[in-house]
Formats: sequence, C-alpha cells, structure tokens
Amino acid sequence: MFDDLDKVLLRFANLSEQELNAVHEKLEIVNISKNEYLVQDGEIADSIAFIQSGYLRVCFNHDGDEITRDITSVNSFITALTSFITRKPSFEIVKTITDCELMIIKRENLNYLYQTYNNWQTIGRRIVEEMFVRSQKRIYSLLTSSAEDRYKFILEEKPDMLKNIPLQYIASYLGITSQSLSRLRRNVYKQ
Amino acid sequence: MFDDLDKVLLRFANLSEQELNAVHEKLEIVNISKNEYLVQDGEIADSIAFIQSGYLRVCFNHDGDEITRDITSVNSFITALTSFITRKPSFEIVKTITDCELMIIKRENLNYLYQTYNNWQTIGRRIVEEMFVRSQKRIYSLLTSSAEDRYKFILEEKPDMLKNIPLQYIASYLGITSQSLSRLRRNVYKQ
DNA sequence: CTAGTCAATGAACATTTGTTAAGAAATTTG
DNA sequence: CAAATTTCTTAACAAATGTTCATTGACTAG
Repeated sequence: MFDDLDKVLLRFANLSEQELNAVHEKLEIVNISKNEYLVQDGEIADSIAFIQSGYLRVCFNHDGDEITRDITSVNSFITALTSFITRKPSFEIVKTITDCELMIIKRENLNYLYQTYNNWQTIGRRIVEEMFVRSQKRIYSLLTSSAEDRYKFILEEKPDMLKNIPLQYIASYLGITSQSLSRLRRNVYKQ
Repeated sequence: MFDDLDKVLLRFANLSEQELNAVHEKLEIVNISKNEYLVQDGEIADSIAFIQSGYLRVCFNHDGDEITRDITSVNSFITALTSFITRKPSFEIVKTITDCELMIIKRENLNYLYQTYNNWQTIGRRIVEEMFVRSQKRIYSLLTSSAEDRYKFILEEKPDMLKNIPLQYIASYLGITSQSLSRLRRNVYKQ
C-alpha cells in the first residue's frame, strides 16, 4: 500500500523501517474526485499530498482566468508551497484535474517527524529542493522555447498528459490561450 | 562586518551568538571584479555565496547566447542551485555583472554546520525555500505578463537594477532580445 | 432523448516579439 | 587621444501569439 511512497522517500534519504512506519501512521488516505480543491484561494496550505494516482494542478486567478503554474501526477508531491512555507494565505489554488488517490500529511505531523527523526529534516529539504529543480527547468523552458516547442516536448516526453488533461489546462500551462493551442496543434499534426 | 549576513540569517531562524560565530569562521570573504565566473559550465557548484555588494546573474548557454534565469544583488544568496543540490556538473553558470564583495561558504562547511547545529538544518531549508518562492513568482510573471509589463515592474520596483546592469542582461532576464527591449523602452518612456 | 452547458476549433485581424542589418553611442585598450 | 570593440538603438519585415466572435463537438442534467 505504501510501496510507491516508500520508493520515492528512499530515493531522498536512507530511512529505516521505523522511520518509514512513522510516516505511514501520520498519513491520511484520501480519494477525491475531479475538479475538487485541495487548497482554496486565501486558505493557508497546511499539508502536502503525495499522489498515488491522478492529475492535479497548481494555479492562480489572474483577471478572471486560472494560470497554471504546474501540473503534477503520480509519485510526486504537491501543495501550494509558497503558502505552506510562509504560512500566509495562499494566492495559489490546488485542484484535481482527474479523480485522485492522495496520501496527505499535515504540517504538524511533518513537524513532528522533523523533530523526532533527523533523517526527516533531510527528506523535507530534499522534497523542496526537487520542487525547486523542477521549477528551474520550467523557467528555462519559458525563456528559451516557443509554445509550439513546449507542446512538442509534452507530446514526446509526457504523452499521458495529453490523454488525461483537458487542453485548456495544457494551454494555460504552456502560457498561451486555448485558441492558440488549437492553431499550434493543427501545425504540429499536419506536418 | 557580518552585520548584514547576521540580520538575514536571524530572519530565517533564531540563532545563538555561538551559532552565528560558527558560520563566520567558515566563511571565505572574496572581492571579485566584474565579468568573473563563480561557477563555470560543467563545473560542480560546491559553495553558496552571500552577496555583500554587487550584482550577479545565473544563466545558461542556449544556442550561443546566455539566457538569464536570475539576477541577484545585495543581501541575497546565490549559487547554481540545481548543481549544488544534485552534485552534478552544472549546466548553469554564475557570473558577476559588477564588482562584488561576497561571503562564500563551501559545501563541506555547510554540511558541518548542518550536523553540528540543528538550527542550521532549518536555515539551509529556509534559504532554499526562499529561492523557491522567488522562482514561483518568476514563473507567474513569465506566464501572465508581457515583456513590457515585466520591464515596467523592474522600473518601479528595482530601479537600481536599471542603473547598474547592462540592458542586454535585462533583456535576457525578461526573455526578449535586446532589440525588442530597445523598442519597448521607447514606448515606455515616450508615454 | 434533448436542451443546455462546457470544451475545442476555426478564421480574421491586432499586437507582441523575433530577425536581420545597419548605424550611433559608449566603453575599453593601446 | 584615437582606434577598436562592445553596447544600444533604429527600422523593415517576418513569425508567434492574442483577441474577438462564431461554429462545432462533447458531455451532463433533467
């Protein structure tokens, strides 16, 4: 049941059986249907979710539309990290795109793990670091490539996303309107 | 001498006099002139620098030009973080824009602090977290606003950058060519 | 099944940014 | 200081993306 999570955690630090069990006990397992909020606008993010299955997005409201900062899927962690870190109301929202199975850990439980097991400090740091590395890549892709090239990248590297995620969210993730995405797809597929 | 650094560190965690001194001893103080490398392409980043004065940029080579991911100045930390984290050769380079005074801490010294003082684990995490929050804001600004609006933001919020940083680097940071920046400046100032 | 809603596409025109090439201005070097 | 180099600007045209509005297609509630 915790196999996927354990595998990911062990990539981050060499946790003992006991340390793994410690987190298992603290997790809340949640099945949540599509288009539900994990974090609402203005709410303080007080948990981190591990994605057992499904797709979620982190976005924010800008002049009436939702701008997608990130789309995340199986075996990743997700939260409105800026709010989680600063403990201030989130300007970002976290929302399911499809039905999801999540394992949720609350901030107080995470803090408990930090204080009890030194290894967990490392894990916490490494999870955030990995989110950061991911974020770097995103900045470079926005700075250097056209929306069309970014689309082609998804097409080749993450084709599952195109099967499971409505195109409007893909468009927003690429930083363009859905009309532009339609036009661009026409070009890509006619070639 | 360490006043600025101490002030920043104390914002991150409640360090004792002893814990502050511990880092002072481990710092290397460096004066470095403009256009020098802190991290070269392919090198493994093994230190983090605190900027006492001056401007630096983190960028990477893309088809012959340097794409600027970040420009950083006084009272901030800078490194090729992805390389620092993963301990793999850096695809990013770190370079001074102006003459700089830096306080540099090597990875092994940072690790020593992590292991010796529990508070320092927190500091390390918080420094990375802050870099992350910064990175989020950058993604949203790239996704939601035009180059012109991003320029106006710098004009209003960071006018010192425009005084001290060559426009070509500003252009690269904005994600446009320097020709486009010239054109855009003409519009902004004529209004 | 059907009406109603939401998602995706399409087309025409506008705006933003890129590209190329040239020249002006500023800075560095001898 | 003068030449050389680098940085910044300008202009004309091209390409990418936005905007508006209409249409089609898919999904959902009753």
